[in-house]
Parts: sequence; structure tokens; C-alpha cells
Amino acid sequence: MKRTTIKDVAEKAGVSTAAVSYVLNGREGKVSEETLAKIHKAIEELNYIPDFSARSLASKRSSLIGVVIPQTENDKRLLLENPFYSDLICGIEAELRQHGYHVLISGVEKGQSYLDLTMQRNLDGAVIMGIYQESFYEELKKVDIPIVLIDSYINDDSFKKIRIDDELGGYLATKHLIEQGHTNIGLVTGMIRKDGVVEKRYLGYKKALSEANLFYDHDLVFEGQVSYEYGLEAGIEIAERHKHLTAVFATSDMMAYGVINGLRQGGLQVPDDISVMGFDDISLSDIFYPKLTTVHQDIKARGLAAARYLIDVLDGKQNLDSGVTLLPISIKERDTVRRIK
Amino acid sequence: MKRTTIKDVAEKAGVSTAAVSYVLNGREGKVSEETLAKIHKAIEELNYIPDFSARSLASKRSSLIGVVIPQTENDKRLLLENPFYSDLICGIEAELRQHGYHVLISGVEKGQSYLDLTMQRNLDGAVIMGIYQESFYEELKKVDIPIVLIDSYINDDSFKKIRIDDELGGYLATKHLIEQGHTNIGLVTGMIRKDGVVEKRYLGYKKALSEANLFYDHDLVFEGQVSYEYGLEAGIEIAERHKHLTAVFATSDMMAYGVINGLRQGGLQVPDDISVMGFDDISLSDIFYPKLTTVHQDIKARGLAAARYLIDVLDGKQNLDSGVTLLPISIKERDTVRRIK
DNA sequence: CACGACAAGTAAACCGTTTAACCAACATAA
DNA sequence: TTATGTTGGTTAAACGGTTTACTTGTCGTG
Repeated sequence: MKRTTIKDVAEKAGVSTAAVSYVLNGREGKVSEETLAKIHKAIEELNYIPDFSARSLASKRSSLIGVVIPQTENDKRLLLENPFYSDLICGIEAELRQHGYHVLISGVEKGQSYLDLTMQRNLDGAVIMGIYQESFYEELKKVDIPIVLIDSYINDDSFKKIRIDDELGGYLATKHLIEQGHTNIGLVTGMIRKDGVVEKRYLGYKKALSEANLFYDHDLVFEGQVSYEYGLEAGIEIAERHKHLTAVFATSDMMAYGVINGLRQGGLQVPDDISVMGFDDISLSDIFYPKLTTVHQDIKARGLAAARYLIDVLDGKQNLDSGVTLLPISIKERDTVRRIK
Repeated sequence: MKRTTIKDVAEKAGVSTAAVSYVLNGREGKVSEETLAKIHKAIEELNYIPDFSARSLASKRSSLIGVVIPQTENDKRLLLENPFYSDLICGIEAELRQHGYHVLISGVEKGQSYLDLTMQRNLDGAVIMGIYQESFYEELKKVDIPIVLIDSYINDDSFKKIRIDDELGGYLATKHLIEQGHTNIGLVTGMIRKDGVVEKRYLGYKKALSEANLFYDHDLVFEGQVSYEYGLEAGIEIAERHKHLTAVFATSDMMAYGVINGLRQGGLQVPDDISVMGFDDISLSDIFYPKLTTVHQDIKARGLAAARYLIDVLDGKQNLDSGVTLLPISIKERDTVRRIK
């Protein structure tokens, strides 16, 4: 069965294809009320559905937004099991769909470029989650579409960044623990890489310590993958070998859960024996028991902000912006941190 | 800067565009080793990246697979916060990407059709998660691409279904509780709709009860949204008004978590005061404390199977199959069910 | 009244690939 | 020898839109 095309519509309405195209694209002032009605009627009656491939070929606009999601190193699966990313996508997709855009998700192989995909598909914009090698960003700069970075602190004018103040977050979290009387505070964190989220949180931790005149002990920093599994490992080790700690700050909620379970395996109860503080306030943190005290950020709002930015730029309502949008954070007190005498 | 096209490649290699196209599409036996090498060289040197829009327009193939994710009814956000769906997507995306396909995710508005999107984007195939109105499937049948249903029990030859035996799962779960000595077993479940996953699990529950000569009491069936929130609500109510229950079977893990927390709010501890059984074994069930006893299914394998099927059909390695693939399930004993005397 | 400005619409080129149809040259079989 | 494939290639017409440049007709204005 042949596809209904713009030609059929034009014919039925007794106008040129150009006129139909104008209507489809909402060009103001190119068609009279009268022909507009005729065309709408024809579209309706023929049940016309435009072909985005053709549109994209002709116009270089695809109504397609790419979302890059970090993936595990070993198998190449998306890190979607971390609710932080699924929460983000929820916000992004909902907003984009309402504005006529569709979302193409994908991971990026280590060392691979995302440029290929943006060009192959004529992407209109992209949201990049996760942190990549420098070459990744260099490549990406070559393409001329609005791009939002979610996680990266890379200092490059080609990209919009939507962030929180991670250093402040790390600082507030640690300070909160200190205010509750803790002085031996361990840090469980991802790999501390320059210009990474994790590094900033780590710096915040150090700052709070030094401000309180507490000794920074590198042996209390447990550095590994940002994952539940590594948190578990660290928690077990802490329970076994670092019994003098009274609190642990984990730089992501998923790690904090790991830590809590690891501590429990090692015989320590949270918060009775030891306090744990998380970071992110993913949607599960209200569910998981004991309920996690953590640094709150509104993850869905962050997705929303990313989507809005892209939409506004693409609609011409906003100029390309290479700046940083900082979203607020706050300490969310729940049940895993206890004051000590 | 103008885009590098197949014409540039053809020119540089001194052949026709057709030859280049054949190479790009791996057509065997249309080009000699010699020209193949020339063309590859030209592609390499020019750093040529094909335009999928043009390809899709000309060939009706897009290398794009649509994945429909259920969304919440109130706001239109994807139900991605339910790890069941993110786990599925992990499996699907990884497999598809390795075979050169890309994944377009989207929700579908209530009452809307997915036909539009499949036609607009020339989708090569689709995976449908969630359950929709009949008209949704009717519409979808019109389009001539392989489609996999993940959740639906709809009996229609146009679709491939990849499932577990949900009734068996419900049966096994309930039987397990009965074997542990429970006789007053509540059911917390989603809306029981004909041909839905939830209904099958519910039927399994009833079957196990009647098989054990236990009385089925409709008052012990709590029917609401498949969500943590409703589980919470049900849990609270059970703790308040149904103290004689010794066990609850929740038809999804997320609901089970809600139930557990609701019970706790009502002063009941799991599993000491009451046992809880889940269904799905989402990746969090190993993390959440207490660890959930549940009906295990390999969710990622299910995603993988869906992706594989599409790939095989599209590669011509397999015929369209309107049958059902059943994946195995088993009872995963963890810490939320306790034997009673 | 002549002029330009504007509104409404059209014709046709173009976007980058695929692919059906065709062709030449050479090998093979009858 | 002639018909018959096969191999390796080309040409050019789609595919379904968008958009530039152009044509009309109408109106306001000096």
C-alpha cells in the first residue's frame, strides 16, 4: 500500500505542495485562512502522516534529540540501573515529547565518538550524561547543535552545562556530619578524576574537614567505581578494619546503599553504630530502609532544565549559552545519620 | 561546511555512487576486491559518514527500533523509575546497538496511537512494554514491521510475545507461602484487567489457594496502581485492619517494597511479624533491606530476547513469529518470608 | 496615475541514498 | 558457432519532503 504523501494532500486540497509544507511547519502569513482550512481538511481526510526522514533530509532538522547514557565498562550495558539516570531521562523525555521531539538513547563505547551518530541522524541536539575522555568532547565540538552536559565540569564554551554545586554539596554533607558530632568521617567515592563530579564532592569533603580543623587522612578515602558493588566492598572493609569511624560520606546514593549493606554484613548497624550520608537523593532514597540522609537535588528538574534549554534554543527563543546553570541543593535529613555525644 | 556525501566518495574512488552504496550495504558479489579497496580508502580519507535520513527515505529502512515505555497516568512521565523497565531497556539497547540499530524511546499518551511514530520515523521494529487499550493494538497491526510485546497477553497473531508464565509465578509464590505454613495470605496487586500480567498472577494466587483448600477472601485482595505508593497504602491498611494476615503476596517488587514500609509504619516488622513475597526480582531486590523473597525472572535476558528476535527477523535469519517465548522463572528465597509453626 | 509594498501562492531545484534496469565483457555449455 | 550465464559495473529514476526565487493580484500613497 502506497504511502500518503504531501503531493496527495496538495492535490486533494487543490494547492501546491509548498503550501502544504508551509502549513505543516506552521509558517505564519504564507497561507490564507481559507487555504489553511482546505489543507487541514485534506490532511484529515487522507489521514496524512509526514515522513520525518524526508523532512530531515531536506531541512537538516530531525526533531531528534540524542541522550547519551554512561555504560558499564565490562559489558556494554547502559548504567540505567542507577536510578539517577532513569530519573533524568524521565524528565527529559516528557518535556521533549510534548514539544514534538523524540529521544534517541544510546551509550558510547570507550574511545568512540558521538559525532557519528549526530551526523548520521541529523540530531537537533543532545544531552550528554557521564564523563568521557577529552577527545570525546573535542570531536563533539565539531558538530553545530546545542549540547547540554549533565555531569561534566569540562570548561568549554561549546557546551551548556546544567549542574549543581558539587563541591558545596560535598562540603555541606561533611559539615552536617561534623555538626552532628562526628570527627572520624570516611569517604567512599568514585574514581577522583580531574574535572569530574566526584572530584568536586571530594574537594568539598576536604574543605569541610579543614575548616573544622579535622585531620584529613587519605587512608579513609575509599576510591572505586561509582556503584552499589563498590560501596558494598568499602562498607565491608570499613566494618572490618576501620572501626573507629563514626560516619561515612558516600558520594552517591547507590554507593551509600552499598556501604550500609556492607557495614551490616560486617556487623555494624546504621545509624546506631555508624552514620552514613549519601548524595543525589534518587527516588529510591525515600523507599530504601533505613531511609537515607543525603544531599538532595531535584533530579527530574535537572532533566527538565536540560530539555527546556534545548527546546528554547531550537525554537529560537534563546541563544546558545555556554554557561552553567546551577540548580539548588540541600541536606535532606532522614534516618541514617545520628548525632553523637 | 558542506557535508561529505556518497558522491564525493564515488568521485574520489573513481566509481559510481551505486558502487559505493553497494559497499556501504555489504552487498556481496557486486564489487571486486579491487574497487572495494579503492572505495574503502576513499571513505576513510574523506571521513565519510552516511546520512541515515537519506538512506531511510530511499530504502524505507531506518535502523531505528522504537521502545514504548508505560507512563504514569497523571503527569506523562515514563515509568522508568520502576527498575523493571530500565533493566529491560539495558538489555535491549546493548544488543541492538551492537547490531547497528538505534533505540528511540517514548511513552504513548492515553488513547493515542503509536502508528504515527512508526510511520513518521520508518521504524524497523518495536518493543512494546505495558498494557494498552485494544484500539492501540488494532492500530499497530496496520504497520508492517516486527513487533514484540513484553507485558501483554493479548491474543493476536500480528505480534511476537516474550513472556514468563505469570500464572505459574503467582501460583508458585502463593504455594511457597503456603508451604511455609501460611494460611492467611493477602494479595496486593495492580488493577486486575483482562489479559493483563496482573490478572494472571492473581489467577495463580487463587489456584494455589484452592489447591490447598484455603478459602479465597476477596477482602484480602488489595487492588490499585502497580506502584510503590499503592503498596505503601495497602501495607498501612493491612497493619491497621488485617492483623490476622501472616503473609502478603505483592504482584510486583516495587509494590512489595511499599507493603513492607507500610507495614513497618503500622508497627509490623517483616519477616518477624508478617511475611512478604514479591514478584519480578528487579535488580534492587538484592540491595533493599530486608532482602526480598520474590519470584525471580531474568529481566535483562528478556530484553535481550526481544532485541535478538527483532534483529533476526530484520536480518532475514528468522521468520516473523506470532508465538510466545516463555522464559523460566523460579522462587528466589531471601529474607522476607518466614516459616511459621 | 504610477509606484512600491505586501500578501498568497506556485514551480522547480535540491537534500543524499538506494535500486531497478541496463550494459559490456568474458567464460561456459551445447 | 550461438545461446547463456556470470561478473562487475553504470545510469538515472525514485523516495517525500523543504525552500528559494518568482509570479500575480491588491492596496495604499504621494
